[in-house]
Amino acid sequence: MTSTRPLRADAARNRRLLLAAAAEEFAERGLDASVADIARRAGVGKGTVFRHFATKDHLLAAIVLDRIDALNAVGERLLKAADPGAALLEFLTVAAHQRQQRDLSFLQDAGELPAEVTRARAQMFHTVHALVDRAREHGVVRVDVTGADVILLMCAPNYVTSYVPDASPDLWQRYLAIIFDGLRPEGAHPLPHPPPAAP
Amino acid sequence: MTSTRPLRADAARNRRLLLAAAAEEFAERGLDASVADIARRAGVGKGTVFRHFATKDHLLAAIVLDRIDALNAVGERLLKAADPGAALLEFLTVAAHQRQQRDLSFLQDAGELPAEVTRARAQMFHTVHALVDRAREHGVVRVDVTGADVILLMCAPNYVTSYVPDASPDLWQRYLAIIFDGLRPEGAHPLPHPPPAAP
DNA sequence: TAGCAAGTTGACCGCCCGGTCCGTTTATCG
DNA sequence: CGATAAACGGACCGGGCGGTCAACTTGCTA
Repeated sequence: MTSTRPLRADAARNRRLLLAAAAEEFAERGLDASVADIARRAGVGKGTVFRHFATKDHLLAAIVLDRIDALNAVGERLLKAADPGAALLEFLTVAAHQRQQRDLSFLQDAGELPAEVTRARAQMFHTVHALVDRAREHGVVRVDVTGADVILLMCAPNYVTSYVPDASPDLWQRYLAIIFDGLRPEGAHPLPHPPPAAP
Repeated sequence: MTSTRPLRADAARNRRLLLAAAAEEFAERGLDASVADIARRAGVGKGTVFRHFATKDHLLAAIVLDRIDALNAVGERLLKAADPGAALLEFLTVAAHQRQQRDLSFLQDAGELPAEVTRARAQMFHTVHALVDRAREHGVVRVDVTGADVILLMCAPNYVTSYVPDASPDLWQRYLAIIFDGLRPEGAHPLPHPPPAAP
């Protein structure tokens, strides 16, 4: 157990400022936003960043962890929703909405993330699998798609809209709808390749 | 007009080696593959890279231009194919297959690309619009999707599979199929957002 | 309010990158 | 061949990055 003595007031404030600034900076400039810029945006010195987060990756991980946890809470709730199809769609909508900006994708890179992130991510994968299974059993998702498929596709709407220079911030909804229609059983054509085992 | 005296034999060979090495390196490491690594892989000095290509971006542009031109040739042919639905699917298949590896996406970044690339890209966009229009008129693509939608979605299969660590090199086919089913009129639900004007 | 640990800071370090430059090598052609 | 311009290569440069550190400031507590 880490015996966490509470943070000093200014330190706690700076930590919050840093997380907010980093989220904005990553959103605008992608993962190679510089630590110096993040510090400037937060109004603190660069050294302060590294007092709170061992490395730039740890800072990123803290942000990502927050988001995954939030998503997990939503998923947990939706598992008990009445309409399994609507529940899955809502989950994907919340996920896309939350990651409205640049990618950050929490699936990614496996650059040896802290164990907490790995665990939260695994939990999210589990939730998605459950949501998909339930939707499939109710016949609102085609029989040949798996949770892994949905996990992979769930980042696509944000990705494709990132190429539109002055896109409406809601454009991703259009592509989520198209992809979701592709997941439905009506008019489904057989898939040419088995699903991945991984996620 | 650039009065192009023919390249010396060794220079021409090195140019080819460089393009090949750069394509592989970009494929493996993404757009931030280093010029030094590319040179090493091609078996030439770093200075030679810049003799052939003014900047790293010009090198990238040369590769991208090749691919877009190849794609345009395919598109041109498919515009005269008998089955418009199969033609569109084949075009997207060729596009995805060619970009099997990492992204490079030719839509992207607008980092002031050379005029040739911009023009070739515009021509490709035009071709896609035509393919989509023809497919829509034949009722194999839903009425509410546009060429711009397909252009955006066409990179998604490669993107999503890039997150699977040891994916089969053909996994993208699965997601192209799902997305393509989403483009079909059968079982289509109305789209929540107008299409983008841009591409 | 005094003392101290906790927190802050920005100069600094080493690294790697894209790009330059010039001494050297080499394909080409009269 | 031998002369010459084209091509080559790698040391070198400036800049920006992630990360460190020691001197300084400040919130907490007794």
